[in-house]
Amino acid sequence: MPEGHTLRRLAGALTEVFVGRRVQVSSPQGRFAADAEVVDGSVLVDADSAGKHLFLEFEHDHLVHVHLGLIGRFDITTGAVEVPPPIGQVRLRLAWVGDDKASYADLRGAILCDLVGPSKRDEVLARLGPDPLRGDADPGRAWARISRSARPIGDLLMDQAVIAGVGNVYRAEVLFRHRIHPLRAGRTLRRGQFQAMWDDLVVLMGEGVRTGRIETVRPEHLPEAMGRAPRTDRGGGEVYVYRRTGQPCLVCGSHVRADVLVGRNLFWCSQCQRTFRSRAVE
DNA sequence: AGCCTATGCGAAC
DNA sequence: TTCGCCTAGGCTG
Repeated sequence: MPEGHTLRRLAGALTEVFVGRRVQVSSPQGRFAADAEVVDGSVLVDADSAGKHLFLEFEHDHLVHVHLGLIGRFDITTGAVEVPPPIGQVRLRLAWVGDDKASYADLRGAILCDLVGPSKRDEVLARLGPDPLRGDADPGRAWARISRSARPIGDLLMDQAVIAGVGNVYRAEVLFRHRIHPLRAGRTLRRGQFQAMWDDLVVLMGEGVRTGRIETVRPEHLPEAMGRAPRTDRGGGEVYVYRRTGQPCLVCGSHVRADVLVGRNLFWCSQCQRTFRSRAVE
């Protein structure tokens, strides 16, 4: 679940439910108990995301810095009759009880849940690259890094200091959609290729925020258009290459390939994504 | 019921 | 470089 769109969506939902309200903050699991006590009963001023980071800002400059990591979840329930006993290891619980309904949000399995001050948020924001989900993002900062780097573009896209919020699914899919080989050095890309990928990420991730799913397949390649069975696994949307190792490419039919790059699974179509030397060719 | 894997990254070794 | 997080979905049996 957690790429940038998940955190952005979460920030929006938490804003809707809790911002402007005096919130009960607890840590049923206990690991955040001392810090939860500091902000318990204070007003949530803002909930916002940057890349894959989430900041809950309470009054008096108390911020809760959350990062879901790989297995973290932050589940929000609204319109409950009452706030139920926690299930599993709930590191952080936000709760608000109105006259006739209760809302609560449970954080589990997060890699990070810290009580911090504004300077910590500044520090995190400073080390993140531009986030395609933020209207004020400057893609030129990402291009400055990519255009000078010998590292593979597949590695650079996952580097949060280059572009914030892109994870393994969006990486694989945006490279496929632009027919760029993941191992191609960043500095061999043309500016237009980068800009097209960036613009695409803005759209794809924006859709991810709205739908809560990663859908990257163009209409002409959807199951209905091609007469294949829709995917029911993965719990996600239709994708071209992510976790489709060995299956036929939706465009050319050759087998989707997989390898490990910088410790992460990498998926691509070696037929569609062959553009290793376009700079030499142009 | 049990096993495996994962859209990530900070900390420990 | 490896481990922890300790979740949840999918698959195996």
